[in-house]
Amino acid sequence: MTTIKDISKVAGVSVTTVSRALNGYSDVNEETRKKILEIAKQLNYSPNTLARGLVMKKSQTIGLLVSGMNRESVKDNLTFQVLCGINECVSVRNYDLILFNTDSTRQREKTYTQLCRERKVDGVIIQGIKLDDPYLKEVMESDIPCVLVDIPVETNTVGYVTTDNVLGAKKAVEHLIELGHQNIAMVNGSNQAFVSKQRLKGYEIALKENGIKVKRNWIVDGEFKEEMAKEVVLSLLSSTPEITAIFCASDLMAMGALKACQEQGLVVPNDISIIGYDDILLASYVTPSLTTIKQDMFEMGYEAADLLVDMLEGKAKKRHRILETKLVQRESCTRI
Amino acid sequence: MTTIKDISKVAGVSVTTVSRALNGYSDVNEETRKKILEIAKQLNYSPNTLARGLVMKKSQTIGLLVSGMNRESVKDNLTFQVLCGINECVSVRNYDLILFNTDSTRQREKTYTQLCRERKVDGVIIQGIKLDDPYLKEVMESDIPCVLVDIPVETNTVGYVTTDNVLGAKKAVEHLIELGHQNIAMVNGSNQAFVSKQRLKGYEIALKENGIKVKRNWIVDGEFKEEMAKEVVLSLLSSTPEITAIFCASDLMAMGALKACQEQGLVVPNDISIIGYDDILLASYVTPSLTTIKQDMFEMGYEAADLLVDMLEGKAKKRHRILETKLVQRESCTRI
DNA sequence: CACTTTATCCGAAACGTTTCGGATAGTTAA
DNA sequence: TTAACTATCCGAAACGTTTCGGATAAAGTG
Repeated sequence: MTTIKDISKVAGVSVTTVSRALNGYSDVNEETRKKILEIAKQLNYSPNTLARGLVMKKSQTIGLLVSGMNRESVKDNLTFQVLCGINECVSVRNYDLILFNTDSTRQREKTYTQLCRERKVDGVIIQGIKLDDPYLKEVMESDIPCVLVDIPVETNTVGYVTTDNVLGAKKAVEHLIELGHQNIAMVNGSNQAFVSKQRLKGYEIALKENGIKVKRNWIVDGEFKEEMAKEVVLSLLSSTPEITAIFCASDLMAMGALKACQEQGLVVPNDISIIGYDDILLASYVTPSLTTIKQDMFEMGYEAADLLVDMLEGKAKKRHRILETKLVQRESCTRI
Repeated sequence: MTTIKDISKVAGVSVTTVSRALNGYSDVNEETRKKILEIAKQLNYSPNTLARGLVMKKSQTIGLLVSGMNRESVKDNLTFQVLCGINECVSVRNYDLILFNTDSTRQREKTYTQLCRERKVDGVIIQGIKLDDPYLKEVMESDIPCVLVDIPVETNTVGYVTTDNVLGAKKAVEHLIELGHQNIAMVNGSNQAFVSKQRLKGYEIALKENGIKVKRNWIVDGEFKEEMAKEVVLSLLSSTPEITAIFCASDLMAMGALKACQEQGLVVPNDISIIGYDDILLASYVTPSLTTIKQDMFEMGYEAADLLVDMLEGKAKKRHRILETKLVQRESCTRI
């Protein structure tokens, strides 16, 4: 546990000089600097980030608030992909990552601001937060730099990265329409999620632009869960058999819909077309494989981190980034 | 940013008393304690963990070294599951998690000990490290408390959690033997991974105990990759068509094997049986679904964290934990 | 009454950095 | 020659805690 002080003793200079030498200041002689560097290496010195953080009031760490890291969320590893992206960027830009779990009640005892201030994180990335989460309000009022994944809130200190969910949903529904479908239902996710509202909007726009009437009772809530989606689709199918296509706001729900159809003896895509959203790993493995709207969650994470660091270093021109989505055609949709 | 000092001023006591009041020491009057607590709440105080860590020489954080958080590793989310388990336990036991990425060359500039000491982590969990990784040697020599996932190294300060990989592999192969197979090949993973050695051992034991000769050239290396496994199985099949079953050391490789068979016009399981290892999510979604050896990675992570915290708090009786594996029968194996 | 206890409190040092405001000696410009 | 620079260094304060070793006064003990 050698400190700057140890080095200063060996080198016969003050701690000030050691500090300045190590940090590349110009007011230290090249020879002394070399000597100090050598001694530091020899003594196997590594700086104490706690002490440094204490005086500098920053810690080179980014806080990561994730929900959906529980046992159940293993099926769609969107969360993991985002995390990988963040991690990648963060280590490139020389920050460290500290993980907060917002699912745990334990951590819920602390407010958002407390959480951040205690650990002196320089900035925060938030992923998977719901619109009605009290944390969100705090985020907007706080002055801690923050980037939200998939929630478009922008203030002086908070930015976001997202895909254009309206456009994405529109693409999906337009694809169905191009295939000749007119009776298109939608399985949406929890409407406490921002993306749900957006995808619904895209669905409605696509229909309207093509002169198709939106029917309220054809829009059902699958809560982003496979099981739930299966149930609602089951009752949807029995009440309105004229439906020929279903747009699902997530692949997981699309898989639920798939099961519902199979249970009803309908074959996908011949009897009914299903299109999903996300392009999760499973999408290409289920039978029939899912046609879907792909979003690159790894990139989403990467961009989120990149944006945050830009903001921290004062070189962010704008505080949001919008990524592209892409239609991926597989086997679950067909022309009628 | 209220500090303990601010509180002391308002309360008219010394910082010592505030500190001791907040930390529940007995030598402070209940009334003053109450007053202090109230003021603290009112001033919205939260302690500075940096300052605390500096003087206490510990930080209530656990370092997490993971490899396999890159773009490619999205398919098997074993890593993610472990991470979820760790996260869950860690937040229950009131620690925070700091993430180090060992893939990045950036972080590789620092030694393991540097990484840990700089951040003053109390302990470390390491996941996905290879046997020939220089970090591993450092871990064993260092005095930083550490728990390894799936590498059985035990010293005064390091422990591990793993499954019995020999037994797991043995179960798999025995299952094949029970189904009447005698000509059983093995696709192993990189032999720089500890689990590979173990699973190979289990394979050999199972064969020997049943009087079947182990053939060296029936054991091939798929490097834990789907593509690679496909290739080696392809050449295996053409050179030794008498093989009736393949034991793969991971589900991902089993999927590669599956593809290889299909490409050769063999139908699984009728022409050839395939058994995997891990029970990843995809295992139940591929066709035919994979019979495999399940290990509960969430629990693995949870136990790793639990063990580490036990060690940190001096209440670990033993420094290793062994988890169970389970045979999961699906469609990829059949009796001959 | 002269002590020992007990209940409360506090001052100051310590943790390992960074940085502000000089200090010193040699060099340059006028 | 003298004033102004320049290059190089350093002392000390500051960051926000914890904790050791007392200090004070009231209460108990014989």
